[in-house]
Amino acid sequence: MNIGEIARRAGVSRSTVSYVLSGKRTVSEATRRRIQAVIDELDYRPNASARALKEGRTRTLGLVIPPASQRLTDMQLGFVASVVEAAAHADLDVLLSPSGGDHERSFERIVTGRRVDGVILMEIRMEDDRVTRLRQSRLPFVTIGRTADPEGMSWVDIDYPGLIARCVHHLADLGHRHVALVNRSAELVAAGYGPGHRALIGFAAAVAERGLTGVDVCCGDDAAAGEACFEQLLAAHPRVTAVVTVNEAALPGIQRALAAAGLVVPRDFSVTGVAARHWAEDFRPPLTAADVPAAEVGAEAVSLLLERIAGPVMPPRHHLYSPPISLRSSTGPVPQRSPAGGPPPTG
Amino acid sequence: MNIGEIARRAGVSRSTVSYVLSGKRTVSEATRRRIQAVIDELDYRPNASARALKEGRTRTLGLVIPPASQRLTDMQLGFVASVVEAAAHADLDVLLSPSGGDHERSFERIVTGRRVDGVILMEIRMEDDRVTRLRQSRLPFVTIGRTADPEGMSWVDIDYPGLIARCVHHLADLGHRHVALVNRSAELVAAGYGPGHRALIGFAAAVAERGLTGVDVCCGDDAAAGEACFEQLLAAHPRVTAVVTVNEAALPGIQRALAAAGLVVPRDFSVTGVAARHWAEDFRPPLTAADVPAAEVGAEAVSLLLERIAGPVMPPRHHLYSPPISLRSSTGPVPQRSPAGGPPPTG
DNA sequence: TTGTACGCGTTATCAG
DNA sequence: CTGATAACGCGTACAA
Repeated sequence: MNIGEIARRAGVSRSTVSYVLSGKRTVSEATRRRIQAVIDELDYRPNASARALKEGRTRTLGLVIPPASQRLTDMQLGFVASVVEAAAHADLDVLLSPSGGDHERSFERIVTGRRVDGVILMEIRMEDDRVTRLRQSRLPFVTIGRTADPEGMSWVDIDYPGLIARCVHHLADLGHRHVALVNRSAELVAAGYGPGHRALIGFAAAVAERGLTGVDVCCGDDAAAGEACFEQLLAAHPRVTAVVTVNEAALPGIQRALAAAGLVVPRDFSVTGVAARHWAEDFRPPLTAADVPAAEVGAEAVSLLLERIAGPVMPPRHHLYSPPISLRSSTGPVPQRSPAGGPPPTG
Repeated sequence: MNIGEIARRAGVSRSTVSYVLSGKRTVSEATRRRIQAVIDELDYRPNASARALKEGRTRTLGLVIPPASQRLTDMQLGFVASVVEAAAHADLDVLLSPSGGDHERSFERIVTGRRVDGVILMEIRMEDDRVTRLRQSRLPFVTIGRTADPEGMSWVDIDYPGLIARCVHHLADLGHRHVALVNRSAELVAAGYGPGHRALIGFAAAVAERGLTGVDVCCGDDAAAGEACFEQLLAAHPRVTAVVTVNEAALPGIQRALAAAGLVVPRDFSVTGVAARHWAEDFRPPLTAADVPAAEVGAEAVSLLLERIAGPVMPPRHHLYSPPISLRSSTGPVPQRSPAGGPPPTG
């Protein structure tokens, strides 16, 4: 079924049908109705490829996701979901491309094959060659996360250093002197993955500023890793009375390790950090944390991308999210005696 | 950059370039090399729209997912991930379409606009009008899950009734006489969502077969719902000594409710069901459960779809997965005394 | 309102 | 066997 067939059945030319479809020229009410009737009857819709070829745009956005092999975190899933939602809202489709792993071909198809009007990139590293690749192409793109030098690009990101600093200050205000950071996996941090890297920077800075003792550990993105890593932490650093985490998936494991050690939150130990609300609310007691606004981040990424696509006239923009820390009940004043039963921590 | 430009720079005709690209005709080594050099230098790749228009296929698969508003479950996410992975492996891209919600336009674009060569549908209901819609189009499709009457279509599904029955028999063999089913949300079950519907059927049948007392409850897909629903269950049915669940996301909540009631698993209470391995292993003690092979299901869906796309010659096929129940340690013999401290359950 | 050129790659057909 | 020409897939939009 194509536009010619519709035209034939309605007894008009193809262009007239096209104008009815697009409304870019007025068509007499009578013929418009006749054509529309045929269209409705046959449930005709223009061939997307032909339209894309002619118009020079595909009405499709590319979304580059981490390879499926590594299970996506809830936060990443939240980004994907909200990007898809926002795109659908603008009548755009989303083409998925797993990158990393052994799927470079998929990424190349997207970038060079003019399959999409623009690209949203996730899981950005401080030095990211997909970004380099995209910069040298003329394809509009937006990153969720940012590289070490994000000048001249559009991006959205979470202000990890700022949030982590706020968490540390909050703990310091409560009297904690020995605090820990539970970061993402060692591989991610080593690879220069933005949140992991910047969380560490922010933590170190805030700890120094307040004259605290800080210890940071890397931890896989799951409960089992969280439990193992937290057990070790408690054993190796008995003076630590509070933890800041950017690893939401480790929270259930942290919870178990605390319970196993007989530590009651927040009486004996304080926990805070950055996590999607859902994780924070599932913690017992509910976690005092900065809630990551995944839905807004994804929607804003789409919005910035549409801006880029619309025209390279406007300069690139960015949006750094710094959500407030929701005070729930997982932080409290430093315990009088060190949780491990040792001497009270001395300033 | 288009094929004409490449041809011009290489001093040949467009067709020759095309033949070099596709290899569908032999081209003399000299010209082939010259053309390839230009292609490499300019990093040329054919315009996907033009190629799709000419070839009549898009090298793209459509994946219809539940709307983002309702957070995808881990299992759904697993399907999406493995579908994307398998598609990338076959050099195919995946176009996402959130359906349900208010996104019918997205679904219609996919189906009618010839944007994809085939469609994979998730979250199938017993009566599903997207399936009806797809059946009457000539677009190849495969469902993950199946309708009440799946004759003549290709599908993959998990054998919920069979798995649930096995779980119930396992519990009955251990002496349990009063068992419960924790199903998916009331809305899903009411809407005829396959797994919810069939789990209930299978449960009822197995309970009847073994002469047990069964109670089933619906439960939202999250920890909080699981906790609330399980508290109620324990209060309302104190004689229940074991539970079968198809709601993996409720497991952490079930765990908490059990702990709050002072019940030790498996000494006082047995827990089993169907869940992704990841949920089962995070349960304490590790859950005796049928592990959903999400990765295989997704890959098989792609494989069946490619078969359909290749030609309507072969009859539709399906694959019903019935993974074995991994015996971990969350089930045990029925306790001597009812967990609530009442009289021992009498046969 | 209609005729037609165009966007771009593919391939059947023709010439050498 | 090698290379070139031209028609085609389908929708859009300018010129008539």
